[in-house]
Amino acid sequence: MDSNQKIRKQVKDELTEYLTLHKHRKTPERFAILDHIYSTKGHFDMDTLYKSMIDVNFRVSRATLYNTIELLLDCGLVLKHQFGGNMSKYEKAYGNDNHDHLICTTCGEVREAKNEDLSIASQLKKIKKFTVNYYSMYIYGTCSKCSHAKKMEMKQKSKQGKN
Amino acid sequence: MDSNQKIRKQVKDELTEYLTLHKHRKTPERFAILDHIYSTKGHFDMDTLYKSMIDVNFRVSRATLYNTIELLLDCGLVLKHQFGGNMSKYEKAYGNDNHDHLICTTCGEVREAKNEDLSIASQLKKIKKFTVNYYSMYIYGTCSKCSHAKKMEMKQKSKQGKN
DNA sequence: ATGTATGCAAACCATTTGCAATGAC
DNA sequence: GTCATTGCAAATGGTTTGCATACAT
Repeated sequence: MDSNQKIRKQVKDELTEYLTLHKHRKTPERFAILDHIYSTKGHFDMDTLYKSMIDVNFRVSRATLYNTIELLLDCGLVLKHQFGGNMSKYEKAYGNDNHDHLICTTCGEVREAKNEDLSIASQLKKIKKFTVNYYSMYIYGTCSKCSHAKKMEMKQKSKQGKN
Repeated sequence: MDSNQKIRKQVKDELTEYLTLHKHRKTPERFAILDHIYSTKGHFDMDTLYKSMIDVNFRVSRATLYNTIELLLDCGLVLKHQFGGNMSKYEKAYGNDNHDHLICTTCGEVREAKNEDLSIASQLKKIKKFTVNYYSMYIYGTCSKCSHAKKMEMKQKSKQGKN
């Protein structure tokens, strides 16, 4: 709890600094959106974010949400993912452990998996002519639920084939 | 050249097997699209694929292209990427070295980087309750061209600030 | 002959854009 | 007071869908 408070203050300061440096305005919407993102857990999409802000009686337009997310991506406070569905998913950049994403190509569910592979960091350093901001590891496959469902389906089909 | 011929035959056979197994029809379109994909290099998007097939006088509709790509994704012959632009990119799954993707968040350019990190494979084996098909490593950052452009821009801004 | 796959055009929907009104500076 | 930012509504564009036709089986 306490550490979350600390992070929310840190990111607010970082946003302030970024806005000052880039001569952008410090609007209440920008800080409210950032804080809202950092007070919730896990992935979110625009629709979820929009509705959850309305829920706490903070009126924002979708346009502003998109504008602000763009800003937050720019200053590295938020990460964007496109796992394969129709809409983009986002997550906060700080206060998250480094993790891979397990994406089930059947049901679309995204699970996080801890990643303690330190050799990746050393690999990144070897990259030339490119300034690395962050990386994402997407692992595609089938979750246990869907694996099971597929097996059942195949059994059905092979039965029909015998008729 | 020769190895490419071999791969094209292999993937054709694999598609045939897949279609038979799943009781789908072996239409000329499906084989033509697969072969077309495997006779070109690097990433492609739907529009590029569509136009390049028209160019070689093979008439397909966009709808069929989308249907077929879905099929090829299903049987693992093609990989799909959403790097952050508006449209999805694809690449063939076989005959490509294992590589990471360096994505410039400024200009959107995607560069491939060789990846010989064998520890990743052993990491994947540790994942429970999930059947891994493939993985993609996306490394976001700024390419040297855009880094340079940004520096220039910052200089401009700080000059203006002094007026 | 049967029903799946194709092609076309219309529909969809997340995201972007244009513009008037607001408010940070 | 000025001009960036907001909010609304309309536009955009990649992708999906509905349906008549073609063709693999």
